[in-house]
Amino acid sequence: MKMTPLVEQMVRHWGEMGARWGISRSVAQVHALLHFTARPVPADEIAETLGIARSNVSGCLKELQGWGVVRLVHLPGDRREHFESINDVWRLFEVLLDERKRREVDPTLKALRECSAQEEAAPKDSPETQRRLSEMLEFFEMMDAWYGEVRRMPIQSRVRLVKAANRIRSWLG
Amino acid sequence: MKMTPLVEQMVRHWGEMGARWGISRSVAQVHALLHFTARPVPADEIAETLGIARSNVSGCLKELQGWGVVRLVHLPGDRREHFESINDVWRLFEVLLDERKRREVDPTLKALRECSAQEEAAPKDSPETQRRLSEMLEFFEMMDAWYGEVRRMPIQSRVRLVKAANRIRSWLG
DNA sequence: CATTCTTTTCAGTAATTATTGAAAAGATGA
DNA sequence: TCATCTTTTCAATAATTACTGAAAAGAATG
Repeated sequence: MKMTPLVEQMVRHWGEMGARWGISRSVAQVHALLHFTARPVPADEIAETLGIARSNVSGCLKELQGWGVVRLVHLPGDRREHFESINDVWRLFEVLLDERKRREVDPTLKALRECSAQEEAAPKDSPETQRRLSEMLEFFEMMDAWYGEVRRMPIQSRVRLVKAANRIRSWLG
Repeated sequence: MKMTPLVEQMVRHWGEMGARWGISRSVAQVHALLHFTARPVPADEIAETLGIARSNVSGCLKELQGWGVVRLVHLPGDRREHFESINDVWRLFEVLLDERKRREVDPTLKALRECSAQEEAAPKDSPETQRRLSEMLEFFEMMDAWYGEVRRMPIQSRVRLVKAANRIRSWLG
């Protein structure tokens, strides 16, 4: 399949960005291809279009399906499995943020809680070290609670929340 | 220098997390050591304590200073440069978020704008592809504007904003 | 300004992570 | 059940990134 210039640019860009997002180049490229092509594509066509190994595509698709941002569809008259990207950009970034929080924030919160409990049971550090630990824990607890709140809002409310940033600003004083 | 169990745990944890944050293990460990030790430490002592090369510590400190989360101080009667972590956790994560936005969001916003302009000048893609491009651009524009708003608030307002999440939830309906 | 202590640079090496391709496993239809 | 098409697994290899250590450069002291 020949990509249009737009799709090609997006594939290239997401591939580069993927590295910075902790997503492998191939996974990011496969996602970009599916998302901007906006129709179901079979795995071998993805491999051919992106010039990467068929087996690699297979792994990328597993990962993207695992995250729930790509789904498998069957097209009548074709034995092969086709794949398409979900078309909701809010849902897409929700998945990415959830994943990041799970990998980056949750383990740290756990570690901070454990350390804090230990320190409380038997203080062994300077007051300033203790203060920094509890400040750090408090920060993570606050962010965790906030994310939980926002996460529970329906998408519509989140859109309003984001769009209303300037109003909130004056409202908070 | 012998680390207390608390500092040791934090150093180990931040080292592991660093990888997921796109920060090298050493940089993250040096930061954890300075932050939780909470007093100025000279580079050679950092190297010895963490068991990493002196030259590596030098590079890590350059990076941390470049981000503004570690600063150089001189202690009377000691020729060596000492380093300490800034003690404001909000400022610390502000720096990390700014850095992430700069590396991950800004280039994508730029690419999306360029693609969008090209497509507008000479449409070459399916209506659905065009729709996905503009939806993606709109999303990034919205987030960019929102981040700018929040970023401009004084820290105090941000704390209130985060703490008021549940109130905002009902306020938005 | 020479000695000594300290920091930085950088080429080489190590460690990690991503990708390939061949072979095995799984599925479909005659 | 066999032949064929498709997907997955996994050991080998490639690419990337992080780290070291020796040597050079820079600073402070007498």
